[in-house]
Amino acid sequence: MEKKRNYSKKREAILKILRGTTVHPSAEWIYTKLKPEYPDLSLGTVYRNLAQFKEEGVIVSVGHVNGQERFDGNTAPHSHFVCSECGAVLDIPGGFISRESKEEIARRYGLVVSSSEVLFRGVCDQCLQRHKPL
Amino acid sequence: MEKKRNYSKKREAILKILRGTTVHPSAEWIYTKLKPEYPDLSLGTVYRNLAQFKEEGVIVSVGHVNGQERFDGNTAPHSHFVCSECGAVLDIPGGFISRESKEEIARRYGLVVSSSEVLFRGVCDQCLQRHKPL
DNA sequence: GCAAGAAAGATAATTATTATTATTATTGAT
DNA sequence: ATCAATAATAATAATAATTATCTTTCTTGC
Repeated sequence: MEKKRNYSKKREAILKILRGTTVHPSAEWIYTKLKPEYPDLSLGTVYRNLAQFKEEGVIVSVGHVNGQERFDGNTAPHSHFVCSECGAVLDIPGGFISRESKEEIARRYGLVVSSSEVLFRGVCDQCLQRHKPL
Repeated sequence: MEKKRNYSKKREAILKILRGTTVHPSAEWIYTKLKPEYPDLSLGTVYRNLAQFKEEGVIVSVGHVNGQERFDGNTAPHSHFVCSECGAVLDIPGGFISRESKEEIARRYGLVVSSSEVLFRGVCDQCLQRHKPL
């Protein structure tokens, strides 16, 4: 009987779930989502791997919502919308900031711009629905 | 001998310091900055007032840097640059996102956009200097 | 001046995140 | 295959930022 290999399986699972979802999850969300399939998963592993992925640039942070950091496995240029009511983070196509703008800023202020992000805030469609039920 | 009034003096001081600085301070920064002049100031008061100001929309959050939330007393439309090395937050003039873009997004996705913000990341001029000393 | 309400101080409690330590898995050489 | 060295993980303790609580102190209107 062959012993099931375990090594880095979890690491891969964390990355896979980040790439397969559009909810821009928190560490805890990933943990509870993965826990059933990996009963011996620990929250520290999720945090540790998220930190590494972020460091390596394979995932990106979307910022904090309700006190916890949210991540995005999609590193292609796009923007985000945060619902101030339910905390949902939605993708908005379009980077909005041109390379020229970034270069201009870098030149003018004598600094190096490595990335830019655009964040919209407001109330999402679902929360709007909920307000006017009929 | 007249008793020094104390009431809301601190609240005003917190707002004043937020409006008078360009460092986009954290709660702790404000606290240590104000402590000498207000020796009986407590950190809780800073947090409480920041939360209120944010709620009222008189200040705005710039997001978390190195684990702590940073605030901006300038609510006029402009953008920010965060140095990933020293954590400095700099103002960048320009809102970058037009009203039309926001309306377009609101229409297309059926949501309400109340604000937008642009964040640049990179290395600031001072940190660049430090790298090549001569 | 005094009662009612608001703000603040002090401190305890939460909560997200990070560090530590012991265990287990993996790899590569023998 | 075995064994030493390395790396990842689980479990848990520790930090650090933020929030809540509770008592005291101001303030305001009568």
